[in-house]
Amino acid sequence: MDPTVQLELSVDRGSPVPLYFQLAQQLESAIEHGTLTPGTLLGNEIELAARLGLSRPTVRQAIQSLVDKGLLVRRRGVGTQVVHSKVKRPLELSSLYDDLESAGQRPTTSVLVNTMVAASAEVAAALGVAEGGEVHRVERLRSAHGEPIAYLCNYLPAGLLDLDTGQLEATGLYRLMRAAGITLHSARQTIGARAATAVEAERLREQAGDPLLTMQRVTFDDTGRAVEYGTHTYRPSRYSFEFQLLVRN
Amino acid sequence: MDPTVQLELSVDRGSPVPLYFQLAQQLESAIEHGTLTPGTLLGNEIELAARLGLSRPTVRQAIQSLVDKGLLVRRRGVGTQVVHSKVKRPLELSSLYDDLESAGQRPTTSVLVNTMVAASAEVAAALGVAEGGEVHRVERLRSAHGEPIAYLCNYLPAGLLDLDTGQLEATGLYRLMRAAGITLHSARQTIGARAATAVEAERLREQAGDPLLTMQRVTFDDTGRAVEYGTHTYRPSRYSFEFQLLVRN
DNA sequence: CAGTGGTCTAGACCACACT
DNA sequence: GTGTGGTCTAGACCACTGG
Repeated sequence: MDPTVQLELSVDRGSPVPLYFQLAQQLESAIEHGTLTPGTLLGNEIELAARLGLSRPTVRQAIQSLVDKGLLVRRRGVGTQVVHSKVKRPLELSSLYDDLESAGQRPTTSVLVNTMVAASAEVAAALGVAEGGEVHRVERLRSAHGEPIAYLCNYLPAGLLDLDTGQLEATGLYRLMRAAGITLHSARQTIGARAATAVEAERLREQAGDPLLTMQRVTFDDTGRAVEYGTHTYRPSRYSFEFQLLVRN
Repeated sequence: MDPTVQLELSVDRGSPVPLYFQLAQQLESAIEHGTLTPGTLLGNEIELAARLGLSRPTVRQAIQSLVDKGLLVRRRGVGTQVVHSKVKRPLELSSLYDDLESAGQRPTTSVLVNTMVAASAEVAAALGVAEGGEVHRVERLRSAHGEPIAYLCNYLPAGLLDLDTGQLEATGLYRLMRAAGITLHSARQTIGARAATAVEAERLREQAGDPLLTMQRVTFDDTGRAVEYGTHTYRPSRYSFEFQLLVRN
């Protein structure tokens, strides 16, 4: 029957948090905690607005934000209901460091190289800087439980950020960039595979010719500047890319 | 200086296409065609609304949809401007068939297996059906220019769809599902790598032990049912996953 | 300070799904 | 037909940015 459910909802008009956001948070946590079970109908927007003392557009804005997150589905003539399947990670710009940490793996990082170099043609093209101009070059080996997981080589435009080796070993590159006031906007990624060279194999304690998972990425900030270019190699036995994505209908 | 630009815009109130959508389309194509160059300020929403004879919320809805697509950036107190970097594919639920076709590769598909089988524990768990219950099993080899690119093995719940071998060879699985009225909603994907077994190597004209790119995926429709489970292997020399993604800020 | 986007209201009419 | 979400209007006040 998919019954519609009465839910305790309230908003605080004195709070600086937007009303639609307060409502969205309450609905989201109700879904998270199982108070709103999958398939439940949310009840019509008009009545919900009246119950909360809000206008309909405000209620719609709250609901829409959860639809965008994939937690709710709207059907005209039917109603709004909670999605059955559990959506966990709608695919963020994944940070290996954060991935490992949230998996309880306590990652460790050793910085192998942290210098300025002249940009090669490949790096210059990716970052949109002049070929031969100076860029940061950082090479890191990331491990967990004493086993190497990935070899990360990154290039950053000069003058964007202080790259302190100690900080690089204590956290991820993305956190440093955000902390420096850089607003990440989008990234272009390529994921592939290839056989390990002898040098790569030694770094990751594999054999030459063994399969490696590879990823190249260029990250842009909200002004459109390229702020990072990275070429990474992963041990496929220790890491794979896992994510949930939503279909644009 | 980032000048704001006068643009020819108009809406047709007789059209069944929503006004905000008409406006969004015109702005998007202006960005696409370079009429609106990166960094251009769009001009304030009030004036834009007045010029088009629309209300401000309608104009905002149009602009917001392009912000969500990553084409525009809004800054309070500043304005709305066109993003510098080119956002091409905001990462859809990628269909290998469509990917290859849009790359001008004219993919061909040969269906190797198309039968009903009893669900293994793995398949049953992925699709949420009873272990041992009947499910479709489809195995396909996809090629371009006479070279194999990927080996695709998919499982689908019984009774969801007619799986005609001829149609499977003429188009992609996702198109068939959409055509059958299934609304795709989300998918959970895992991308990894491993060495090819002898059997896999022969299918893809590689050598045993060569690296393969692998992908497993479970796709859900908007009611939360799992509608497809696939395990795919790709020749890394012929295919890699490439996509652009947006940061949720 | 002036200008921008961010939020919010209280209505209205329409298109579609179900019975 | 009835009820739902989809779209739209014409205002309003606030918060933040910049000069």
